[in-house]
Amino acid sequence: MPELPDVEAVIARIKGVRGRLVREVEVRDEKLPAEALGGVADRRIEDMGRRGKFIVFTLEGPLYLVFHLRMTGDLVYTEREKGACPVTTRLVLELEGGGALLFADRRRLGVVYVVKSPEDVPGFRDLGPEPLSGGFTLEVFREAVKGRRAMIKSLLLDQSFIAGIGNIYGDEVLFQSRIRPGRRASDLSPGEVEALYEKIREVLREAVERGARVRELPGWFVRAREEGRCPKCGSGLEWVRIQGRRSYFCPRCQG
DNA sequence: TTCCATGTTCCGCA
DNA sequence: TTGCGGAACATGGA
Repeated sequence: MPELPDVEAVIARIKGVRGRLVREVEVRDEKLPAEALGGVADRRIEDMGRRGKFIVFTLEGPLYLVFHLRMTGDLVYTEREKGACPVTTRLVLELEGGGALLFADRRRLGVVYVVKSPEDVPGFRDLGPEPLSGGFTLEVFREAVKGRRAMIKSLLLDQSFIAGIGNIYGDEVLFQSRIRPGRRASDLSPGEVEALYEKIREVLREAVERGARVRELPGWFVRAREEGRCPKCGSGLEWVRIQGRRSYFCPRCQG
């Protein structure tokens, strides 16, 4: 689920809960903060939004309900009776007037916070710029890259460097920019930095517009990755391990 | 059985 | 300060 476009898609799917009153909270996983979550009951959901990969619900108070879906988390709005929700459901917010918001998460790595300010959520304050915001300009990006000797893929995965990119979209933007994941940020030419900036915006914007269903699109690297061949030249893809995860690239198209 | 996975944090070491 | 590797978290699939 969980990179910027996926999180946007989740929010779009559950937009019907905006303005609804939470009638009852059912915590089904002892890992979750049951007591704090109890405080969500009888509050109206005033707004919901995204910051990085976090989903932030603004409740009356104000009180904030913040989710991070990690690897396998998902939020689902359902009209069904609560007995019918998926077995991986960890949390149920029953809404007044029927229906419920479910937090399902097969691997149970996702996290939930109930806080007086989103800044109280670990890592939230340190988030880097939103790549699709107006404030994220080429100049801002150039400045951020300047003097960084880490591998560029490492930086793209670093949420304090830029918010919302993960392993899949990191590989996607590097492929589209024709830059290998293991290149040192400080070794990129001004032209490469600009190309990368443009592709970050373009790829994420397009993925958001398409509801994050990028795997359905021919020519996208994320899909080629599964097939093992470059969508442009047909070369066999290679990978290197960066930050403990595989970074795939085309040895011919990415220099 | 072993490895791997769209994520993050924390720790130790250079 | 920066960068990196490894472990931990938890579960299922290949």
